[in-house]
Amino acid sequence: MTEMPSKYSPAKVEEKWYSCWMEKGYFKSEPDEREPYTIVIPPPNVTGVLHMGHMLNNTLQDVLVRRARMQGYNAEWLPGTDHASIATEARVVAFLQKKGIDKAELSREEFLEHAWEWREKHGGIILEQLKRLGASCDWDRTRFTMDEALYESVIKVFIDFYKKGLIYRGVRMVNWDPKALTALSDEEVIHKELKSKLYYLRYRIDGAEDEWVTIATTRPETILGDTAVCVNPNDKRFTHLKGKQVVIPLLERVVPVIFDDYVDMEFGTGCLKITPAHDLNDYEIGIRHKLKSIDIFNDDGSMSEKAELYIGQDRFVVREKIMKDLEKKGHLVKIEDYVNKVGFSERTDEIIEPKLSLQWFLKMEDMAKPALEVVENDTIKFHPKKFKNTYRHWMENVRDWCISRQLWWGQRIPAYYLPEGEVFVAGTKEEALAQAREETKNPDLSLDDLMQDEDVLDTWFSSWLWPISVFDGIRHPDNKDINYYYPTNDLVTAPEILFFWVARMIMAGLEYRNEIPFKNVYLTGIVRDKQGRKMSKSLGNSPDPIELIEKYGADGVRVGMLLTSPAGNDLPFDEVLCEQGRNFSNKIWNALRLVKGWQTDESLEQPETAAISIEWFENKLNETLGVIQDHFSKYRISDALMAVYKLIWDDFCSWYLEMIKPAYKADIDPATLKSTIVFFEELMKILHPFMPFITEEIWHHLAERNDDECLMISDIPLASSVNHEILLEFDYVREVIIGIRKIRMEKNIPNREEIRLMIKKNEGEKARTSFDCVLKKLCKVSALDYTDQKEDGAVSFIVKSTEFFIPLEGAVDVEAEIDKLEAEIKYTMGFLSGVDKKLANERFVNNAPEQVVSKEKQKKADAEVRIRVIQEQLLSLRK
RNA sequence: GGGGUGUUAGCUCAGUUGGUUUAGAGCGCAUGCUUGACAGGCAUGAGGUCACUGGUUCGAUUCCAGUACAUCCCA
Repeated sequence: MTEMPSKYSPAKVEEKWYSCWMEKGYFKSEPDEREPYTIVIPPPNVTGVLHMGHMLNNTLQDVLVRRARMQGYNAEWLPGTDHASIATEARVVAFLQKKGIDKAELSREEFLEHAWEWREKHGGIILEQLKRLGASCDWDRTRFTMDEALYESVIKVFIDFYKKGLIYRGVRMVNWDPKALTALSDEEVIHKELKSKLYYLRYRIDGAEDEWVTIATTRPETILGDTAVCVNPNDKRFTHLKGKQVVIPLLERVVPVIFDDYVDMEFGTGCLKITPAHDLNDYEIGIRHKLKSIDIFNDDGSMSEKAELYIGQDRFVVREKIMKDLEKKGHLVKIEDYVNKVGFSERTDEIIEPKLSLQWFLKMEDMAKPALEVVENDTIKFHPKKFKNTYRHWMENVRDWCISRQLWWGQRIPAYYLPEGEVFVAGTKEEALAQAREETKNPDLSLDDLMQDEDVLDTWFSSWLWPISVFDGIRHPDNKDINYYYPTNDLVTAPEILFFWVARMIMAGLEYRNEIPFKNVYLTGIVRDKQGRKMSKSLGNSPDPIELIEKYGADGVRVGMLLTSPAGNDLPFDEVLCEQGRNFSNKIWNALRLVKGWQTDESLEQPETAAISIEWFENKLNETLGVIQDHFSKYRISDALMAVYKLIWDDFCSWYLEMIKPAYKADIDPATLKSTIVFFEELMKILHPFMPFITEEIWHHLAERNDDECLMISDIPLASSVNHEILLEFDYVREVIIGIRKIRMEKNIPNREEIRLMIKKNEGEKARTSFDCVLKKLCKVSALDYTDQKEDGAVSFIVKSTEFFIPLEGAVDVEAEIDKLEAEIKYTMGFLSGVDKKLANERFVNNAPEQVVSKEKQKKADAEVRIRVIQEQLLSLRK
């Protein structure tokens, strides 16, 4: 055997096994007679590079899928990316700009050519990075939301909903990005707190010389679009305004005073200006009161002709100017400092302008109901389940979904217009033409008369079909793959996109498969830095995952991510977590070095200590397997990992290996070595889903393997029955061993020096001796004797009600012994008085269940015995 | 402003339908170790009025209400 270094180095091992697994096709899946286990990856942006959120998310998915594979399921983890229309288009535009190309000068087709070129070159980075993490994805099935099959699925679904009357075109308030010149979805808008001003302005009441109402606004430039002034109907200050009209300053436009509950009487002056075209709430009030809306902005954020004043000037320049003009004309009452939240574009960081615009919408209400129902009745389970509340709240207040985007990169809306604006929705221009000819009864129409909508669909309109479209289940609803893999089992994603993605996938699944898309949704935490900030590229507070992998090994990083990330909790990332993972790898590696270093002697009989140790560990292993299974069933992945971690580090390395370890340079008996290797193999199987690389490596070191054998495709051990007696007995012995170690430390007894141990059982306690040999071995006890009298010249300690004596060469420090015992007795008496209080309470004894009362009685009895034992010892020490 | 979630050891979190433990883990911390696998280690130990105030109950970290603080979503 070649020399094994004392430090484990992961780099080569990880590369070796990943390519081995790939070569052997272990990640692949085809439908067969086995039960499937399916995960579809939450598709990352093609523009993306791996960040810590992906690391966490994909580690979890890999744990689940590897475990399922080892449990005998036909495991499919389908990877892919989405086309991220806004992000990608922005990226491509910037890329072209660097090359001196202006998007405005390109045709749509030319631009898309560049976009595809860009995506071919840069689009696969993130998937390649996932391989470094060990992700066992079925790479042959990699999908992209702009692939032909997925593109066509989106178009098909659009046409279908249009025919069902659920898609419509309408004027709505949207988040407008004046720089990118597109509407944004709500999730692409970031609200930031801004120090701004609250301007108090007075409007003259129409028909009166010197009667005014004062309004408060943060956006004085929008008064040019005002079409009413509104007060609360319960506000006594304004009852005299009923039926009155006011005059808008500068424009001298006369608008009505309206009454609406929406107005907060406490805020500002209690009197609100209404600009239906540029504020969502005003818009809704406008609808209720049938107000006109005047769109005073151009698409680029400058004033339009409808504003009448400052035409062509930017909105923020106008804010300054209009204030000067208002002040000059005596309309300014006062200015206050004010902090408010303002929406910014996630991509361009431009301030969002709420804007009325013609967009395509999908009606949500009817789809939301069944999608809520399946979560409410746990057909789909959320982990942790607290997110059910959040989900319910959203589904009960769902609004129609704006699905059009003013971009080129994406699925182009299949709507075709005649010059007069009549619209025909169809898969091809030819079909649209046929429709147009028929409906207009004009056979002379030609393809040239039709113009396709310029806009594309929201990226989520692709991703919501993802669990279906990746198996081509929209175009071919009865194909082999979709029938086999759908519904998928688990979805691992972030709570941030619970609504925008998860909810919509549920709707799409119910709509197109009449079936849920997944059974469990595991919601991860958000990875934050130590200061609690979300990790992001712009803050530069995220470590490079690939560098982390190089530093700590993929296994180490995986453990680091998993250990402190219970579902749904934020995870403040700290590199020491990865260090802990790396240290764990090293621990396992060194356990291997120990076991591999043993020589067997065929003639050796198995010692008693080894036999009982093996029996104990077998039960401990089984007990832990049950615990792990339970954790997994509740999606408590970090708890499951911690259970394996402790089983390996504490129980196997710190206890078992020490218990069976032969003396220095001595050989081991073959039976014990064999059992130990079997245990080691079992442990590697249990750990494999969490740490795939090192476990595969060690498993191959533990025995000669055939070429077609690999740990990752072996069967994971199942829990079998447990002998709890032996576990309890060992727990007791462990306490004794710890007691002896403590005394060795206190009394400075070197570890090499042998000691004698006397055991005095009290109050009829039976001696249990099966682990005495272990006790002797681990504590270097030369002689272990049972006695029924106290030992003089010995230090002692008590476990339960048994006394242990260790005779000392020198004098025993009686004072110190007494102090120790007094502390002990004080604690026990405190404990006893608590129990006594309970038992003295008649109502407790009468009302509490029998079991609870008898347990308390047992506690009382134990404590009393213990106190008696300590008192006797004190007495004998004091005499 | 409306709604959700949370507040347990220095840090990150468990605590399984109120009583098995005057609350557990990992990390960190302290002390002692050339203990022939491992200092990326071993051993031992110290840390907590379970945010606060009331209520229900024989009994509350656990259930209810209010307060404070944190955090997220929506406006």
